Amino acid sequence: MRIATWNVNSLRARLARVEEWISYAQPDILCLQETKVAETAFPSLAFAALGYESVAWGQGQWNGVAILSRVGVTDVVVGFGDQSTDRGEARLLWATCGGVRVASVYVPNGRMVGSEHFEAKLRWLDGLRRQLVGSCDPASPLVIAGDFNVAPDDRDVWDATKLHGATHVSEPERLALRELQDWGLVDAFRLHHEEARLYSWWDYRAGDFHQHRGLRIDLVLVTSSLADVSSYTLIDRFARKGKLPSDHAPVLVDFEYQP
DNA sequence: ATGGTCGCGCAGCGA
Repeated sequence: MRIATWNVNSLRARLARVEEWISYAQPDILCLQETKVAETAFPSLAFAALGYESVAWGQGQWNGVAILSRVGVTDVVVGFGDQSTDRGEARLLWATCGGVRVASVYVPNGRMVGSEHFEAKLRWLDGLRRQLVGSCDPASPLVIAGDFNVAPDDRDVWDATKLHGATHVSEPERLALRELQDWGLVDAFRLHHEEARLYSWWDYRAGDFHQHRGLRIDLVLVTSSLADVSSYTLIDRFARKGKLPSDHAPVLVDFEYQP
């Protein structure tokens, strides 16, 4: 089973590239973020033509998450699953695909460390942790994939000195990520790559991509039953090249797991 | 040379 995640920075602007990527990467499950499209305008037919069912949550314009699957989609939960009429920003979507509980996440950016947006980011991560504690089993196959907007450690940062204490690398958000992982999640990419300077996001400006100035903030976190059968992982930098790319590259992980 | 680009949607904000 191949599970992938990609912050596409507008699905409407990126649809052709996403279709192309699916066709050659052949993920079984693909989590998308920053789709910036409402459910009513979600291009389900385009993905159905490639053999994928899809579920989406979006308000248009900003945020937006989706899960595509060619191994089934059931038990969809939108957001934190509470009963409030205002479901909040479209940043979290759950589904069960081929026996794996899957979450597509778009963690709030946080803007400036110490700002109200940053505090909201920490609360959001804690809300996700509490949802895991309350309604998920760490012994079951589960994956949380998406744009976490946190670089787990300094290997994931192009210049840790320059960015020290800044958003994406500050200790409070790294701690929030570790507390999430302490529930029973492993960073699948790190099972196969210990080395530094492997990134998933590069700022559009200043030629950052070509200068290798990036961050690894797109993560695939998995429970031990999946980690134990994880065989391969790749950040597809090829998909960040060329005309009008997303500013994120897709990340994929393979598992010796039969749906 | 201390900025630099996108996407949204039509000014300027967010990332």
